[in-house]
Amino acid sequence: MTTLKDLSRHLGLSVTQVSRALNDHSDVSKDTKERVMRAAKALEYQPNLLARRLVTGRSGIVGLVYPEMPDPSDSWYFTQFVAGLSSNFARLGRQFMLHMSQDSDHGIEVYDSLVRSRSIDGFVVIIPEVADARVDFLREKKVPFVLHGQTMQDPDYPFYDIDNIAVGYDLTKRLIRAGHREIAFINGQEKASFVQRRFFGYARALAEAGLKPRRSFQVTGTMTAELGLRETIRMFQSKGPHPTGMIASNTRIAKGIYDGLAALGLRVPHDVSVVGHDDALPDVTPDQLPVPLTGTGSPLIESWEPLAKYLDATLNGAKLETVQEIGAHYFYERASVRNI
Amino acid sequence: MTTLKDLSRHLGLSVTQVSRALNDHSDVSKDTKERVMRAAKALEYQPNLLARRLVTGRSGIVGLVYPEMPDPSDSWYFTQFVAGLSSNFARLGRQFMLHMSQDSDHGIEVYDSLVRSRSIDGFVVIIPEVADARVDFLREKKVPFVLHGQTMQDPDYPFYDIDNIAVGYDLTKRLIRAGHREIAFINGQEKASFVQRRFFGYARALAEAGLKPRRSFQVTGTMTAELGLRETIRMFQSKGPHPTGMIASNTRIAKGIYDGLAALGLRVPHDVSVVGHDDALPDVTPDQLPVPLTGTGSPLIESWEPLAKYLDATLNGAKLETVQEIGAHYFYERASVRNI
DNA sequence: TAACGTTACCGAAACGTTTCGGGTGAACTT
DNA sequence: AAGTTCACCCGAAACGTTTCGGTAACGTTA
Repeated sequence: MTTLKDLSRHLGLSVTQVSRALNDHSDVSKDTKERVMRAAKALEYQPNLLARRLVTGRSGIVGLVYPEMPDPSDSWYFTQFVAGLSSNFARLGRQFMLHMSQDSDHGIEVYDSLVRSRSIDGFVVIIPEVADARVDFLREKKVPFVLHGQTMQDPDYPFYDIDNIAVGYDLTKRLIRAGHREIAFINGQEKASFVQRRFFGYARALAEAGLKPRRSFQVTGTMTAELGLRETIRMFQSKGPHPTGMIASNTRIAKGIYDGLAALGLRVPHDVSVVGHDDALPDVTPDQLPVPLTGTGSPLIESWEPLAKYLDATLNGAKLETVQEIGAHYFYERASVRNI
Repeated sequence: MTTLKDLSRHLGLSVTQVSRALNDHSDVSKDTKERVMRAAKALEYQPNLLARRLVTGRSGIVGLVYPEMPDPSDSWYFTQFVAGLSSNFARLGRQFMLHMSQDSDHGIEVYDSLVRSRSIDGFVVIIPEVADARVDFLREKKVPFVLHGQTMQDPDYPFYDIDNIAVGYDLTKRLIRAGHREIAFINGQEKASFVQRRFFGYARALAEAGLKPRRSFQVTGTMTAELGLRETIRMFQSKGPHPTGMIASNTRIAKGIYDGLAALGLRVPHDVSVVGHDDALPDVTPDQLPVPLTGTGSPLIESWEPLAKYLDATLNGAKLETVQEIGAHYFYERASVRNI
């Protein structure tokens, strides 16, 4: 294994100059730089990262702490996320560490330990909660990270997100425009930030139309078909007004809603209109559903690249404004909404 | 950030003794060890891994180079594998790096670069081919690794595998016992080691029964339902003898075979018997199929733990015999075989 | 001519550990 | 009483890089 010292001996230069030549510093003559480069190639020099890391104090490694063991229904999300991040980081010349949270890790402990042992330079943090302990911790300790999403406060950290308030607003507005007045929203986990943001947009659209949100029309839970099915049945079996329009926070929930309505003998969109958001995961696509689903869409897959890019840029000292982005979302008109 | 030097000053001991105390060396008094431990806890000392790594020459990091971007059908396999390995390594106190092969990585280059930059101590290698360049390279360079599977030679490296020769043998034998003489085998990628091993067991069982293997009855390809379907149709539409018993190398292929037979108007097991191997992945389970599938089974999920354990042990200098294992497989009698 | 920049280079320190090769005193052996 | 063993400790080197501060030569400016 050739080291800098070997190179310097071989070239009759000081170790200093060799190092500076390889790192393209300014006070090395063009001539020497070339000589050094050639010698490095010839002797198959590869810098010992361990040594470099010690002196620079940075490992060059970025990490993702995945909060729990994924179950089969999350498997495509997990795969996309992990594989996507990893390959983007590889392209940027960074190494990617994956740490699955253990039962023994209480919250932020893993982050603390990884940071204090100097193993990791920065993190990708996903699925932020409304008040997220990880974000608070990393901000306080001034550890670089990029967030997939936002917490509820004004973000003073790098992130990539879509405008979930607008998503909630657009979906609701579409139903209102079709004449609906009783609109239910089956959303994700209550503590998740995007869920509250979508509710916020929903409330705003209702308010603009002079409609009052009903407590029983806003439900939260894990985003599965089962949730959609169960809550749909519940809503139509309870007394009091029934929804004529329903919003699903993803296509799995939408599928559950369709199943529930079918079980109740109600047709989409004749009896009930349905809209939803599509993450463009292949397990349930909006066109596959019995009635193609109208609504917003934004491919999750488009988030890995900016996330990796922004974390890398942050570690390289980029300005905050250049590493924050609200990605686009679109509206697709299909066949699941009827004017009343 | 407290360092060893801080501790030593604080305790009136040499850095040497503090280091040795923390690493539980023999020539430190029980008393001092305790004092040191207490002080370390009090001052929240956490060793700087970068420094430790430089002097020991080892990073403590293990890696998996995933050969290609997984597509949706592999997503559960990928998830299980990556999440399983990562959490097992976390439990063992090791950090886990995931590197997705880029187009620009030609074969073993990634391994070479990761090893030479001293970033990684050892690898988990998956999906071995009959003659595997990665294995050859790592063996030659004496880089520790553990293989999920085996190459075709006698393994002189750590591995975890199931007895794929026996799997091929058991499946074939079951059909032979039921009186079948024309037995087809739809297997995986030709270059994969396990595929050849299963064919080997198949050939042996046929030979023992005095049967000749037919070339056209042995097919290889990517293990999807599509392969099973296509090849089934092909076999029954060609002239010459048709199989009465069929072997599927996994449940996805079996599903394709079922679909193909149904399309041809053939019933399982009345017209054609089918057996197959089940990796216990949740996408297609043997009980879910129209006729529950008889055959071998061995949960893939049971491999992460030994793989992580054996790589860790290898890095800690374990003897070869203690880090090689042929895991169990079982035979499940269900309903897809009929005696003739 | 003196002062000043510029260019190209170098020695030595630093990063925080581990470990090698000792050293000291007390207890035990002969 | 001298030698040997043992338990405990320490200074300094080493790992391979980056970087701080300095220097010498040379041309430019006032």
